[in-house]
Amino acid sequence: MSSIPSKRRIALIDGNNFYCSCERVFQPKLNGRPLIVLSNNDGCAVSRSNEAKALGVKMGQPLFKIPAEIKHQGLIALSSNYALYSDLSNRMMRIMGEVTPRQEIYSIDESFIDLSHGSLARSLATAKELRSRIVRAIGIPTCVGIGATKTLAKLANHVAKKSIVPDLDGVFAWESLNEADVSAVMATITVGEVWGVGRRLTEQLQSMGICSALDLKRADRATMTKRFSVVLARTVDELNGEACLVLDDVTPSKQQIMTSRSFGQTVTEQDQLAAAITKFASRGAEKLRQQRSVANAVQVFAMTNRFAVDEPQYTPSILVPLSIATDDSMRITRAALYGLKCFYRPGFQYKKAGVMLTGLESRRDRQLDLFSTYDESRSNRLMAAMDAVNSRYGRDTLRLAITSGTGAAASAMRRERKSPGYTTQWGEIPVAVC
DNA sequence: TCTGGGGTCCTAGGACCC
DNA sequence: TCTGGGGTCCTAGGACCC
Repeated sequence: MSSIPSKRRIALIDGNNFYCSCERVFQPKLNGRPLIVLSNNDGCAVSRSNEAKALGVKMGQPLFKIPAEIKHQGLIALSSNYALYSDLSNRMMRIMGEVTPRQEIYSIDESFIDLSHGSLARSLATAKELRSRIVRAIGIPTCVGIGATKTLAKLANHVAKKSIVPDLDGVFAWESLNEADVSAVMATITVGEVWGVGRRLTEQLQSMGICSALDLKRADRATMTKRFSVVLARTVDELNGEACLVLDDVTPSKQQIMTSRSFGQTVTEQDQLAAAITKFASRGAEKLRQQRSVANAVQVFAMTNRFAVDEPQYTPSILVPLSIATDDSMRITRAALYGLKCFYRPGFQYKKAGVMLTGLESRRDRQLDLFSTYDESRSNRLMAAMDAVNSRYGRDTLRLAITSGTGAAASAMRRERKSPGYTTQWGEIPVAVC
């Protein structure tokens, strides 16, 4: 086992005002201007430039609710372009990953990376070098926060971003302060800025007199568990430098896949909903295949406009189990449309609908499970055939043979035995899963 | 008039089983 | 009046994140 450094040093790097910065890469004339990027249907502001924040535009604020005075001060609002953002994200992540083998891509614009190795000075230098490389190569400004745990790294990133400590140059590490200064800085940060503390928790914590990050760090763990949950207790631990959240450097596959949209205009007819749901279901199946999973159930939902409080509300949802786990668009779409048929009621103004694929499992697990349904002698023959393939071609071929089904694998093996020199193209065997 | 689209984890409560 | 004790699985709902 390699030696574990006594002090973990985890860095969180993220792009500043990411979507806005992406737009500026391609339209430099937007630099210095108050800019926002809008959600789907141009509904809400989902990213704001510093200038837009200074004008008072709030995160998630609906465009139509932004006061005219602000709009008249040159505010520029752009529709979102996710293809562009994810492309720039990929490039940024690649550069981040070059610094260390241990990288967890946490969201479209942020990564945790491990900088435990070496001195603090060296880690700081690495972080600064990374920032300038990203800005040179891609044009996206970033900030880096460094701490002993993920929660501390997040909080350090906040310090860097808001320049709470002077002369940071976009990089801040808790380690560079003594204990008294750490406390002093944490005392100035409101508790709601701590990762995992949202609006609700902030209210409740404040009513208990826990108002700053420092207060939460010093809070009693047992009380937090009892009054709230183990999640908040873990946050307390993390603030105290005790790691509860590991750095996940392999991206785990999704446990559920959602595809949904708000409609620009409300719809009433079943046909219109069916058209949308068909699209969501096949898009979901596509995402499913991308991560090589199969779904055991399809959840379909629709909802009326929750903001139109005077209109009748209806938010039906139904879970349709699939008889066998699948990634097949047709099966999934059929299940989704069946769900719609069950809950559809005329006379409502539907504003949004969606399809969620749940009960996901990896395709390979499922196919291994299928063996339990085979009879023994058949199963033995298959295993013998595959052992032979395995010893000859290695594990990858075994995987291919499994996905090819019993008959195909066995007969291919027979052909090989009969005519030496004949090599099966395993990857080309048609998939014959029941 | 106009109000995003994804995800995660935890908890509580009911059904069911032995 | 009072009615076991555990376990699992499922669902709904809440809170959080970006």
